[in-house]
Amino acid sequence: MIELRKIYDRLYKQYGPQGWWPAESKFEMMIGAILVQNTNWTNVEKALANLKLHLEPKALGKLSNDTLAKLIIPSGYYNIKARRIKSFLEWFQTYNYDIDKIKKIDRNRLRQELLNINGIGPETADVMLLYAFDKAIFVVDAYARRIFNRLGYDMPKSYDGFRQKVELELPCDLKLYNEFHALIVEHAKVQCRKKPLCGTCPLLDICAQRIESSAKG
DNA sequence: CGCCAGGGCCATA
DNA sequence: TATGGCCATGGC
Repeated sequence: MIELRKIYDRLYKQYGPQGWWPAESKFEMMIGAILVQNTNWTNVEKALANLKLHLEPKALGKLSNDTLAKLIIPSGYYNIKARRIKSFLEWFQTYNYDIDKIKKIDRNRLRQELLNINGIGPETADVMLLYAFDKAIFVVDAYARRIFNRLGYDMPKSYDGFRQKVELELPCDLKLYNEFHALIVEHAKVQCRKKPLCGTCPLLDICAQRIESSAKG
């Protein structure tokens, strides 16, 4: 049993509504999701700025892999990511770049389609499902793993195991999952990386409570 | 100078 | 199924 609701409420009270994903369009969101793989967001912003004039499916598709790669250099792994973007575009094109049409697909089936695209793994698929296709899903990123493990929960190591354990205890609410992931990322930005919990951590009382209850039991 | 950031693929055992 | 190497930039 994870006190997910409490964790969410603490983060929400501390940081307020995040209104994610930071992008001006769903398409930009999805490109950003690929660019941010294992990369600092500020680097992604530089790459997106370079893509400014090409930030629509057809325009991006016209660029050669090499040209695209050069534009996204600041995001790192630029050769790989250029290929991944092209792979994604190829899939997107089969739906005529129609987001609303894709939204009609069942969540798990759409997830599997995204996972079949080379370069899109579980986390990238899930942020796209959540922030572009309005599917309620919990995104398991490095920050989520760190937070839950630091609070002392015994979480599954596998991506889907972790995700399903969380989803089992939360209502299927799009807005909730949308804010939750954003809040976890926001929290990670300000919290101390090396210490488990700092003095001003909004999750401090939850941690203390868990220590107390485990001492009793 | 080294470490890390909102991963994922592939080869290997 | 589970590690390990690889991809690469910019900030600190």
